[in-house]
This record gives sequence, C-alpha cells and structure tokens, in this order.
Amino acid sequence: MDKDKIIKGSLSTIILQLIQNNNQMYGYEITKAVKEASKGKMGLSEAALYPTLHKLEDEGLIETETKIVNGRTRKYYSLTKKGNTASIDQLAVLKEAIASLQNVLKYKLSNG
Amino acid sequence: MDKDKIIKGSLSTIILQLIQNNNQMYGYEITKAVKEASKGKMGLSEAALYPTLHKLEDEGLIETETKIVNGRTRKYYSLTKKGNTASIDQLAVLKEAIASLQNVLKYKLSNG
DNA sequence: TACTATACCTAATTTACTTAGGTATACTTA
DNA sequence: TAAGTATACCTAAGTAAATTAGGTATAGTA
Repeated sequence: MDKDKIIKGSLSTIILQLIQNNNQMYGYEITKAVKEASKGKMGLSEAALYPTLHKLEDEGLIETETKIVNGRTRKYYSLTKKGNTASIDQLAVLKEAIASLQNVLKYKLSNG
Repeated sequence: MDKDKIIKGSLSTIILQLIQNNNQMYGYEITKAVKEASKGKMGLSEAALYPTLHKLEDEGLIETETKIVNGRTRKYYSLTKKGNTASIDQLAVLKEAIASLQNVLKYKLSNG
C-alpha cells in the first residue's frame, strides 16, 4: 500500500485545517509543513496541491494575498468565513471517519 | 466532504484486515461488517468491493471457497500465506499513516 | 403478489491523484 | 563563473480507484 493513500480524498480537509491553524500559508510552505509534521512519512506533491488550492479558491473557501519576499512571489492563502465553517465541519467528519475506520479494522463477527 | 473518503485508497487494507480477523468472509458479509462496525457511518458499495476482491485474488493475496447456504451461493474468501503477510504489513503502514495524518492536522508553524 | 433481504456481478463515467514536465529567482558550492 | 540546490509558482496527459447505474437470481416477509 502506498503510504500516502490516506491523504487521498482528505486533501482539501488537510489544506483547510493547516491554513486555519496558521492563519495564512502559501503553497510551497504547505508542502513543507506536511513533510515536517509527518516526519517525512508523507509527501504532498505540488501537482496535487496547486489544483486543489485553486479549486478551494473557486469554491470561495480560501482567498489569496500576493506578497513579494526575498525577490520571489508568494501567494498567501487564508480562510474565508465560509472556509472557516467548512474547515470545522470537514475536520469533524474526518475525525469521525478515522474513528470509524479504526473500529472497522478491529471488527470481529459476533457469531464468529 | 464525503464521509467515506477515508476508505478510498485503503480499501484493500480494510478488506484484508477484516478477512484476517474473521478467518473467512464472503462479499456481502463484508459490506454488512463495515456498516455495523462503523455504526452506519461508513458504507462499502458492492461495486467497490467486488472488483477489489477479484484484484486481491488475482494478486494471490486471497483465495475462494464456494458454499451453498440456504439455497444461495456464497464465495468465502480467506487469506493466502502471502495475503497474511501483506495484511500485517499494510495494517502497520495504515496505522502509521493515520498517526501522521493526525500530526499534520494539528501542525502549527514554529515561527508562526 | 409485491417488496425486502440476501448474494453475486459488470460497464461506463467521474474524480482525484501521479507522472512528467515548464518557468523563474536566490543561494551555495566547485 | 558555472552548476546545482532551494524556493516558488504552475499545467497537461495519463492512470487508478472510486461512483453511478445498472443486471441476475433466490429466499423470506407483508
């Protein structure tokens, strides 16, 4: 099993949550955050990240502010009001899903 | 967020683990087990399940024994030796991935 | 007799990711 | 000074794995 498969389908939730925890983040910073927080056990490719950021922006969940830092452009993302609500909701759903998954993994038939 | 997205990409691992916990299971039983273990919070569609079972069988991780019960055919699946090893390995990877995911979800930048 | 539950299945579509690039600036190292 | 690494943005094409939307058939229940 690919070690990153767990983030499949949860990518939007992860991104929203990271931005919420840190008020604002830029794309490259998010990829580094995932790597560092997971002690290198997870990788978030830029090819997966950027389209998802653009999708979240199109949905009105995040908004951008461009800054020039050290001669390079950074696009900082922060949550909109709608995005803040969505982040809270999605995190709750994900946590419940993790709990359910753990229950499924240890499940034994009662008549077994 | 779709409440079932967490199982995307982990489906093979879940199936192998359920069969391992119960020695042998048939397809329909697996769908009911997921529903019951998750208290109805997760659903595993048969359209997702059966192709995955067939793939695992093609890979030599599970094997079948057909039984007629109450006038209906059941295809019981059990782990092969290879499947037993794979199940143990994949469960470890998945558990580590869950732990990593939880670390990512609570991550705050040190310079924030 | 119709509906629900059990029990197997597939084809076509869609989604979300990976692979495989591209552009550009700043910093480090040979 | 040239090459390589890190930073920082991005997209197009391909693929994997799910969903949608069915199908077949038997047994039990209303």
